[in-house]
Amino acid sequence: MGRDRAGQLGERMSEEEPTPGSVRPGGRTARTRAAVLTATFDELGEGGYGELTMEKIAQRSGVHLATVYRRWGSVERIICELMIDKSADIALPDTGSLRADLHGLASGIGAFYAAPRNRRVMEAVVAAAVRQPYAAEMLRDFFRDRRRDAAVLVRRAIERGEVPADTDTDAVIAALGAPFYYRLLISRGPIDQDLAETTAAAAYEAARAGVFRHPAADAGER
Amino acid sequence: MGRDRAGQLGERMSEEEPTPGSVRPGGRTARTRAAVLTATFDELGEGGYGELTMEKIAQRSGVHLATVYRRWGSVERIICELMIDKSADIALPDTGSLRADLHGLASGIGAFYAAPRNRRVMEAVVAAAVRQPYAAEMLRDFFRDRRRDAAVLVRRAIERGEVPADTDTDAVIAALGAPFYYRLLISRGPIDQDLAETTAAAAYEAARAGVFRHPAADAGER
DNA sequence: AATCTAATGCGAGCGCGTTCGCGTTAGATT
DNA sequence: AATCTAACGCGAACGCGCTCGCATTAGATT
Repeated sequence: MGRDRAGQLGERMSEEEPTPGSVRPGGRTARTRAAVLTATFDELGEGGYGELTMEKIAQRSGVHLATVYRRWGSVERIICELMIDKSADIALPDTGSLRADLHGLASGIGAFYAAPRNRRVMEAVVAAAVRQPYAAEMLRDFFRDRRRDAAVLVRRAIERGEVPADTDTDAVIAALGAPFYYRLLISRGPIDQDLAETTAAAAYEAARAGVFRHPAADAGER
Repeated sequence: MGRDRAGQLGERMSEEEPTPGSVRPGGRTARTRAAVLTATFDELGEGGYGELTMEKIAQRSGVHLATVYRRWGSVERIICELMIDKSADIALPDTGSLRADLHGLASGIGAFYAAPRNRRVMEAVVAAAVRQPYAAEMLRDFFRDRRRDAAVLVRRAIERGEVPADTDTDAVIAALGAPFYYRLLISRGPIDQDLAETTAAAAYEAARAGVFRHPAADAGER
């Protein structure tokens, strides 16, 4: 439970000693990184976050335990890095209609989380975010960026006149994503095509009805 | 990480030794229970789940560390018990219209999670569920029961003809709850009245549009 | 090819969370 | 009121996660 490391180590605060692996990112460093991430992904697929240990990761990857600790410091950091690696798989559709776009995006999310390993990774990241502030910040920023990317679907729909001009694009995307994480973390049921279709349709109908219009607030959206 | 305790302790498997506190639930036992739960709630309010320790709970409550371990075994178990205690505060409205009912319920949920302590408790339970199977089961069953209770709102709306007769009542309630947990766990922003209103309106419009109708499936809803 | 040093391998050691055995207390029963 | 025992208080000890200092390796530089 990393409490005030800087206070104990002394030189960290003055010289800002770089993390091992950041000066020479290529060659052996890249290999160990790949080995550790792969091992973590496989380990998560078998046992889940509760069973995951730094020692198991070290053993499966063939990388020494001390090295894993030096480069990442905790399982949570490894998992965060793993999520960023894996999450590039969900594509943004561009069909010409908001209904189809939302369906496509929801299908993509649904297909992603249909894989138990991806599910476990996201579960682990959320759990890590609850325990460690830096993981929470990472998770929040990551999803903020992804929603920002996906907001283009709604912006195009606004231009087409499908939804009101003052629709909160971020709110629509958040409404599209929310049910997946509810299923993933709360009701803990299967994530299937049914959920994707229902979710997409619900977000679409609500957006068309003008539910997500800005509440006449300030321009704090940037 | 409770791995096969029964195998190590021997007598646990044959005689099924009861948990301390279950034979004489009154008197001193009830006091220590209250002290531990209150201490955990206060500790969560200050530091969050990451800072929470059995020893801190023991110290703040005045109950000995060994006693806390004997009765609960882990912080996760304490937190689960705490959630069940605290969650009885959200009431189910009955106004005569689905729109107002959903607004009322959403406001209740929103007000509940506007309190940082309640937020922390739910965060902790979700994180615990990721790590320990029994917590996951507890969380899932708890929300299943709560959704079942809340489903009466939708059932009344069906009787009034506000939504299609084959509307999946559980899906409507899940859609109403999901955005709160997305905000709570993923985007990690404030849970305010805006969110409650938007969420209620979105669920209402989608339900009215027939988004949540059963997909002509079996009667597996029980 | 020789040199330099970042990154890793290695094992010892510390600290903290957790458990266990025994004595004590308090609430229930007669 | 006397007795019984569930539940609690107490401290020692175990085990595991984590860190640290030094030796070794490999990739980059000249």
